Amino acid sequence: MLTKPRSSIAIEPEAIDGRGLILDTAARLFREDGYAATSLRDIAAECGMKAGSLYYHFASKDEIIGEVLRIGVERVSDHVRRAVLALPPNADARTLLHTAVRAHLSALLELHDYTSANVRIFGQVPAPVREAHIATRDAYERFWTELLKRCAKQAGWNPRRDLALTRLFLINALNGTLEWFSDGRATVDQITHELTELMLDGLSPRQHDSKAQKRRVRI
Amino acid sequence: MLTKPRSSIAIEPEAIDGRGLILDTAARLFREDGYAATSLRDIAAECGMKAGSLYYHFASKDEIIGEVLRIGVERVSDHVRRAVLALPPNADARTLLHTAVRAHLSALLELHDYTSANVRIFGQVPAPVREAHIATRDAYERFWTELLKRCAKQAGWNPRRDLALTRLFLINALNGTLEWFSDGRATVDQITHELTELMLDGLSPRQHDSKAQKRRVRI
DNA sequence: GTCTATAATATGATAGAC
DNA sequence: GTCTATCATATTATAGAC
Repeated sequence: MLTKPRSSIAIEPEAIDGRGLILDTAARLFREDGYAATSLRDIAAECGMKAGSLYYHFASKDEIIGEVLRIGVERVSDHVRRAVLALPPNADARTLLHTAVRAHLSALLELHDYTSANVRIFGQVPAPVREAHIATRDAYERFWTELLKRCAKQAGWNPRRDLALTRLFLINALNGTLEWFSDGRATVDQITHELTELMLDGLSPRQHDSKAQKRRVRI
Repeated sequence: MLTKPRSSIAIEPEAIDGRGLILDTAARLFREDGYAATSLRDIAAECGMKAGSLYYHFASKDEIIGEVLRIGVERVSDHVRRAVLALPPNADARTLLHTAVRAHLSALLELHDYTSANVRIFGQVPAPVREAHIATRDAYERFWTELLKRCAKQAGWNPRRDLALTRLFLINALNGTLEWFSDGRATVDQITHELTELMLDGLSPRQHDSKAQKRRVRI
């Protein structure tokens, strides 16, 4: 048996046993190559196994992919919730949003193959698998709904904005980074800063914003 | 030979001949089922043909998918450019952005199976096909880069914003609508309005914006 | 827990008749 | 331009030895 294959973007902490190794490997390959292009033989080979051996641990390919999808949401959800909970209870909306955006991007782009696999292959998996997974995704999206509500209340956000559509735009912008992040266009911190500022302040010039004016002169 | 199968979301204008019928059908099936789940037998059957007959018109599945991708960008690009060109030369930034967003969403969600197929399957096709198509996508993205520059100049947009990242966030938010639009959450006009306003004004309360204050009281 | 061997099926592609 | 028939290959999944 080979040692655990290193993730190309981060080290997954567990995966000592067969089942964990298979899942780690599947997540990495699904992220890299997509769902259909990753066969059970590919996964087994990377684990130093033969394809038939996978069926001792899982009943089907769909069971493997279902687990990868579930863990992907679990990882990013835990990471973002923990980051937000670590803030002081009276944190302002800008800090809350910045922290959540930073944590989501970090899980997606730096930490977890499971999360990037989820985003990458969600639209490719067989409909029954996708439908069974939707409830898990919904739970994480509800966290964002509550976060945006908290921010809107704390900072008195423009009540004309539709927070449900805003959440969809934001999550699509966040997950979309997976498609172009590797081009080296920006760091996670730069993306976090730019997206947070854009969401909060928009593109229009800020009226009577003397602070922004002063900052600009200094650069 | 069957008559042209109706698109489920719109009528594609051409497709009288065999080649056009095959492409129309392929675009629709790719959009509905994804790349790997759509076999040449499926496409042929929907055209009232047998799989072998496709090879009179195309050399391979990759050639079909390459054409579908190309036409998808061509359609949305033509539609958006035409809409923007129809505006008066001195149109303000809000009108420019609103018009381009509206046209892109309309092509993606209402008009063209080719465009929605492109967005849906781009991440699924074999790497050589994807790489050969990138230049076509880049050309359309350059249009958006120029549009945002024009807007920034016209309206004096906040110079602290990074327009390259802004374009990526915006296009990801636009294309991401494909995943949830059918849930009936909002109309194309509502999505257009909300995304445009969010991009321009952001979530924060507008300082000294008496107009917004007055509107709010009225609701 | 992993192996070998294989069943059952589906796919992209080709050859040649009509 | 479309058909039938078929090749070569790949896939998920199972059965039984070790």
